Amino acid sequence: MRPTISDIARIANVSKATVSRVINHKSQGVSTETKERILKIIDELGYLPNTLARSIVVDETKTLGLVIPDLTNPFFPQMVRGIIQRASQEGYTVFLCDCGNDPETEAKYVMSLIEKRVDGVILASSADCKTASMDSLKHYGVPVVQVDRVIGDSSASVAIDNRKGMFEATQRFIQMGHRHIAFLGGPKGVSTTIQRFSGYRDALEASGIEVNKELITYGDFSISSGREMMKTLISRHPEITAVIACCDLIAIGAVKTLIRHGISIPDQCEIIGFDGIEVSDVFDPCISTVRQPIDEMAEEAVKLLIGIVTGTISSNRHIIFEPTLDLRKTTK
Amino acid sequence: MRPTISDIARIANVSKATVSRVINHKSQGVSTETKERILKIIDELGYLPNTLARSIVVDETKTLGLVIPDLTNPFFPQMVRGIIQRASQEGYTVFLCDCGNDPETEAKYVMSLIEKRVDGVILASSADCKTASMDSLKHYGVPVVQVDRVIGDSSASVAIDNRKGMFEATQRFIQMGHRHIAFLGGPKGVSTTIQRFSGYRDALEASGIEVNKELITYGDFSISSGREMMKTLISRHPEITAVIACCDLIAIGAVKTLIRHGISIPDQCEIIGFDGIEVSDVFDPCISTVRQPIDEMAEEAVKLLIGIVTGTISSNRHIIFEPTLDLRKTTK
DNA sequence: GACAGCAGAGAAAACGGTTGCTCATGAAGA
DNA sequence: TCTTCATGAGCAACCGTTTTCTCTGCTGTC
Repeated sequence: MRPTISDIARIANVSKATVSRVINHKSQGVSTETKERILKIIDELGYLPNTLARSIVVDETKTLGLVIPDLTNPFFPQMVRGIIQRASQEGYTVFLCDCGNDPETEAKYVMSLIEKRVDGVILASSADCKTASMDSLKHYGVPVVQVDRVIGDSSASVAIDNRKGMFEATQRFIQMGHRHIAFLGGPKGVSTTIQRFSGYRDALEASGIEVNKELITYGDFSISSGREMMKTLISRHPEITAVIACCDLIAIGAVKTLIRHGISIPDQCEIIGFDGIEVSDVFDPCISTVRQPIDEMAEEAVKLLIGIVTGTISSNRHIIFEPTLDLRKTTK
Repeated sequence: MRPTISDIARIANVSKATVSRVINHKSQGVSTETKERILKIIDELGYLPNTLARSIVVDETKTLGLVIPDLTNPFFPQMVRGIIQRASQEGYTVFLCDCGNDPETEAKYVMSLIEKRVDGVILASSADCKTASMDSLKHYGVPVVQVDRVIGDSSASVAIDNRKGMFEATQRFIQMGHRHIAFLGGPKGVSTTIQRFSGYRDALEASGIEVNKELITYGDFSISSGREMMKTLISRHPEITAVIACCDLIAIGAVKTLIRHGISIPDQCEIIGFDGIEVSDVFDPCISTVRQPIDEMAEEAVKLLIGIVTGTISSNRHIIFEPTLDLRKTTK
């Protein structure tokens, strides 16, 4: 059996209160010698305070929940890594939940996080416009910052300027003379898809180019989806000479399809992805992309959440990062 | 303030004990009508039992720790995903720790997991032969299963037959007539590197081919490392016609270097990686690889750990999976 | 010499649950 | 009618902490 604070107290011939003070570095009111004595015993017995018992009284678990749609998209591991790292620096441990893109699973996970009394949650929702998770979190008063995908504006959030990123990418294509620019979207309802689409649309409209619905498709954030979307699009609309993809994976899938169809990149067709994940560097040809500063965003999300938890930041602050257009081998 | 069990009891005009019985489905000893009444109140108030308080008395947190070296290598996200999914099915939530390949960070993480009273830990250690983490876990009696990388045999483990996988890969090269086969290793001390190397060595020796130290290098499990290792090797030993890489990322890096040197693959040089991660499918050319059944391994690791936690499985069971040689575009 | 003030430490009440034990009640069996 | 027993429910102790309040001496000041 692991020793408890009472054991330490008994052996050191002091009260639990004194031991507690020593443990928590609130040593005012404890003489140096008793302190030393207690520390020695703690060390000898390998005593570890029971954080559960502690949490229950101080009403704080030093634990965060991180809820993401899908670890399979390399964007998220990178984000997760940054978040965990920063959280740990701040003394927090994080529960990771991978929802497999399913909003119901997400809702279940969130409930279990609330039951586990996490101090806060970082959420990249799998849901579209409305989400049971956000309702639960709000109802139980759990601090939350939405990341990447943002639903409503009632919670804090950290995101990229999706519209601007896609606007610039599309604008670039227009400047290069393209007139038939395809849009390969993620899931239709997801906020990132919607915002990125609006950048695409706005750029076209700003140049007086008609938005052709025929060139717009939706799928999900995966290579195979990119493949499929590109396949149907290119067979029906061989006039396409440029492609805006909603993420790098989609772009990779699209490139593969194009190459298979004997279309050379970037000569006959240019393509720009989104995210700037590592695979997009490695893939041949190197994917041109709208890059997100993933690490900084991760860091900022944690700082923001902890700020909210500790009450130093208001709970509806929105942080928007600037995307950078990174042109490589799939553009001229 | 969230309602507590006492609130429910007071409102329902029963004792805490009765409410507790209802919550825990130990309804023998509770009449149907009081049960219904209590459930109704619980529902109306949105009462959620405080799992911390519960854990402290039943001495069980329904929480697992998952410690990995680096989420950046796509092998791990896939593993993590499988583990989280399965754990969740079994009613467990998991703390994820990414150690950034640093054994000291790992040791810290493990200590904090122990403090948080996880029921068990799944560990893919960043360390070489000895690890502070394992010592701590053992000392505090926390059930653990090592996964992927296995140090010592004192704990349960789930792993692939590394030696066999590399033996077969090397054997294949030998059969194809190669005599100058390079070995691109991961970190020198890591168990997977060591075991995979022994497969390579044994295959050579079994065929009476001299093991040439000049063709053996070590680095880490990354694309850039693969690049570097291949670069130095190929400049010194242009006679190399086949390469055994310790993981797919290394293989990808190596392929990139070879292509840059104008060496065609697989015609002038064949290469086989290890793991069978998704990028290796996507990369062009598609990497031939020794495939691990990652999802099954993840599942098995969780089942094993929970078995140990609940006492139905002995704590030193070792599970070894069979690798499959998946030959694609980097081999003839 | 009286007294204020402070440092060091303990007692005990929380925190929100679980659980062993006891007890009252009413039905069944002799 | 009396005993037995099962059922439904409460009491209170306990899990391992923190924290407020109180108490005891001792030091320093006037």
